[in-house]
Amino acid sequence: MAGGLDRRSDRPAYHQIADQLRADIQAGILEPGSRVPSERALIDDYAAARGTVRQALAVLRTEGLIEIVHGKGAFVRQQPPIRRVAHDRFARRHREGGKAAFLAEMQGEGREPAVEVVYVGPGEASAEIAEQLGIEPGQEVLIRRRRYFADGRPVELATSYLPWELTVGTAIAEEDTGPGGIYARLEDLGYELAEFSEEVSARMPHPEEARDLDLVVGVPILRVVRRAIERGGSVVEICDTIKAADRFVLSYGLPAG
Amino acid sequence: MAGGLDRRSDRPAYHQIADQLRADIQAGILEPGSRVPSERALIDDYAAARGTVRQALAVLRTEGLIEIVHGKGAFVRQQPPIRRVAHDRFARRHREGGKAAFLAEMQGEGREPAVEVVYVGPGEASAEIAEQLGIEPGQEVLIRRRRYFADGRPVELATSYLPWELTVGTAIAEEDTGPGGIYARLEDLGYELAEFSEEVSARMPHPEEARDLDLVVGVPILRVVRRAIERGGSVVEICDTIKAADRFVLSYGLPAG
DNA sequence: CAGTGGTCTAGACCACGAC
DNA sequence: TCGTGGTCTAGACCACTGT
Repeated sequence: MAGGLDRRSDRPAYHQIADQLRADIQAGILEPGSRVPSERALIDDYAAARGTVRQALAVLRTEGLIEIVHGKGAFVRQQPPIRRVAHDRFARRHREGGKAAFLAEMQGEGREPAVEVVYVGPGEASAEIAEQLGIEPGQEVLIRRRRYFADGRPVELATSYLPWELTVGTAIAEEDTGPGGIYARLEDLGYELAEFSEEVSARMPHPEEARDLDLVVGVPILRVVRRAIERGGSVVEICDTIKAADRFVLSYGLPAG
Repeated sequence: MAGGLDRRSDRPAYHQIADQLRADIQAGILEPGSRVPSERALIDDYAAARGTVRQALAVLRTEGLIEIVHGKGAFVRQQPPIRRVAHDRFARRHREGGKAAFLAEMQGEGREPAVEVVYVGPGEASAEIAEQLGIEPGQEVLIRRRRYFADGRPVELATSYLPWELTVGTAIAEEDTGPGGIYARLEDLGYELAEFSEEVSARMPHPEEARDLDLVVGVPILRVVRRAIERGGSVVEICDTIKAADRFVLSYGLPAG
């Protein structure tokens, strides 16, 4: 691959190797999905030690440009199909169709959605959760943890928190919450949902998150914390979600007036 | 540090070392800002080769837990103060105060904002930009690139694209766009802004982005692409921003009705 | 089996920061 | 100057993937 190191340069050898491979990727010489030269090939091309070429590959991996698979090789990362998340995804008309937001959205894109309910039951409210729900810290809340899949691959982890007394004896505390999901059930109970607010941030995943979402190294996560606010102004649910950042774009509208 | 490796374990030595350090960080034994034991100390503690302990530290660095500084050591990452970005940040009343969104928001938090104008001038519309602005690909657009600072540290890179004929001869094509920024100027020109839409995603930074934002390894970026839509429904500006993910939380409101 | 990457060692020399 | 991390080498053995 026209390899060549300038050993007198200040730029470390591993950076020079990474630079040349990165240029090949960005120029399309190495196409998405294609194999990057093997470590041994790079060792020969650049007359470098194995540790040096591995360091170069590690750079490209943490940049998210390549994915390395044991026993097979390193490959230029495909940009996986992205799910665009619309800003009206919690509008009532979607619920009235009887579908929870995630299912409706995935099916609208022709994907096969699935939900794994990890835990439904009581838990203790952390200080942060309690404050937002307007209850005392340590008080009991209903916790719903689930993992969402699209076409068989995990894409999102979600944990919801609701005041305990609000959910006791209702379908919200069941595994299957029925058509329209918990927001439909909350409205059945007379809590008219007025508004949702979301806080979006990004960071690198914790090891467990990387495992649960089947993330390759170099993919950050989007964290979205949503609060559901009923007409009286009180928060009836908080949903903390972790999304694989290489699989989502979130859309929002903002007021101008 | 109570170090101990199980050499018979399937878990690689470097993971075991990383696990123990991570646990110490999460338990607060290693406090934010404090120094992680030096490589040589870890070599002695664990009776491991230097490459092995360096691999362990690299794991924690890509997880965003530690920051390594040449000549000084490795340190537990402080969670830097986060700027919360409100969802009404483009409301007209802020502009009428004569301040551009970024300046108003930073000053509201008691921070010292600064803007570096990197480039203002003509450019060619990419296919994607052209389509959104409703013009032909390759047509001329006004490009405004700038870098935003808070308290002297870079926090955000932004590039705006506007139709060329809309801006020619106006303050929008100048370095200093005057009070209220380009949105105020657009309204002066008779384009009443009706709505903004934003698309949010996250990824690892490109090397130049990491340099321009002074990012430590292991910090992703938030990409926000905003479209400014005037009352007639046409898009008058696209603003592509890259924000350091460890310095921002974005807030949005969503309709429920 | 051969070829790939994963882990680990032991050592060398260099560059940066603090004293 | 000394202690820190940064780079690089040469080699070993292991684990996974495909033929």
